[in-house]
Amino acid sequence: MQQVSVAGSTESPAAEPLNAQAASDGLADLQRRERKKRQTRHALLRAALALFMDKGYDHTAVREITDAVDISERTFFRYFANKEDLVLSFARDITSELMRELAARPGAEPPFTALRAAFRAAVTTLAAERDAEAGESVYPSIIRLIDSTPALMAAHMRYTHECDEEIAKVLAEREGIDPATDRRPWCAAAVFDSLLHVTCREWQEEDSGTVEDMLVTFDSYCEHTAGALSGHWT
Amino acid sequence: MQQVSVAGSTESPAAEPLNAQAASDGLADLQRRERKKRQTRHALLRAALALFMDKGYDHTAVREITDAVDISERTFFRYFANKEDLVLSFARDITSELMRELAARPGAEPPFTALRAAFRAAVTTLAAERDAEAGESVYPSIIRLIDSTPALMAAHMRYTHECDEEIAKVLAEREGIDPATDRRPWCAAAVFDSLLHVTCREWQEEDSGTVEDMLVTFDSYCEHTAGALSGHWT
DNA sequence: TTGCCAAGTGTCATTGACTGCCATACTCTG
DNA sequence: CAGAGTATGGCAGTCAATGACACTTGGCAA
Repeated sequence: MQQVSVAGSTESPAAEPLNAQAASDGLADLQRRERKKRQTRHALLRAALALFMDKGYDHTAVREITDAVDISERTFFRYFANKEDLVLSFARDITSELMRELAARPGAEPPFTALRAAFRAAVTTLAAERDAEAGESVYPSIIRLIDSTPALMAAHMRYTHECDEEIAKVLAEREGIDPATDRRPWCAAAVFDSLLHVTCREWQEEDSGTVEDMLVTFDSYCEHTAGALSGHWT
Repeated sequence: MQQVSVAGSTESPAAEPLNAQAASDGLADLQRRERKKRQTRHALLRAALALFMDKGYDHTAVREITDAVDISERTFFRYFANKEDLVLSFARDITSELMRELAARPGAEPPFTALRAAFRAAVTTLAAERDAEAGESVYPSIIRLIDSTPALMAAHMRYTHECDEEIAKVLAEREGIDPATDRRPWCAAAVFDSLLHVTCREWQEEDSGTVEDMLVTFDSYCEHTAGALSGHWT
């Protein structure tokens, strides 16, 4: 994810692992300017999320978010390319975690298996990550928010589709083939995120599901796919 | 596609096949009001497409489209829910053709095979359909337009995802299973349109491809999918 | 400490996509 | 032709997004 988006993606812990004392909040070792930027960004994310959950994405004006954080509307768009981008930043976090996990999977694992395992690991990691104030991971509610908001759904699907390129590249590399001529890595990536989307749809519809439920559902979709593509079903 | 969108989908020829003399333009048997609406709608589609192809979707204002047709901007939004919706109306045409063809596939055909065949038939039919003025089918350029415009790409992906529901329903019915409990029809539908999207991406990138090329590419993706999901590739 | 440069922010004006409201014009039906 | 119903236009207003420019602040070096 060598994203160079306007706002930059949420800095991963791995990005600057050198400084000692990168403890609890992880801000102590930064320059004031950088610290303030992180604070502002974080405040925006937090305020936006609260408002979105409360009144819905569509019925929340950017103005309301910036008022809550007391910055100008103009500044919002210096942190996020647009309103959707704020929400998608969480999806980017998931993706980068996914790619990290994928890189860590043993080479002996078949590609699609590795992808599934990496996904499970990434989701588990992020869902376990306690949020400072909320005390709970925000990711489950983010997923619900996206899947229940048409505009975000569209943006998210396009985003995952863009990610296919990198996933295909990594899978191809794992298997020692050329993604420019071999279509299999693209198939795997495409199927992966289409199954992801049906999973989310189903998971989000019954609002009682835990993250583990989602993973189970996802696995079920994966297991059923081969059978769904060949022959009759009865 | 029981769409009841603001503008209604482009009426299919089959929609009112009763009146005699539904000849050449197919408008003679309609009331004046209905005729005018069709004309306006058609003019909007035509003008919009021309502008989009010329200056790009993003750099074409709704105002320019309505000026070209000499109607008010307000009226545009009575024909189309929004700017994207105009382009998506073509996607809806493709979908309804797809569903028609799917319904016509013999029951002996396995579900995914039927879906692939229906897709081939639908695309072939629509691509062959000569356009009054252009003399050429507009669909290939529409697909390129969508795939090269992020906003349309997102909207289109969401749209096809919505269509999965109906596809899954039809496939389930074919096989005599319940789509509410069986995930296979959803797998098939989801994989179908994810492969469709990778196909379009590849096809659109080399701008020389014919529609037949696209179908061949799509078939190739379908053939490679089973292998891409299990085991190693080398 | 001082002072400079760059980065971050605010203000303002503007564009473009939509939406609601109401007045007007047209079409259809009896 | 009259009245009901429908299509359209005009207008005001909201909201997202962007460019231009001025101002403030943090980092750094003399």
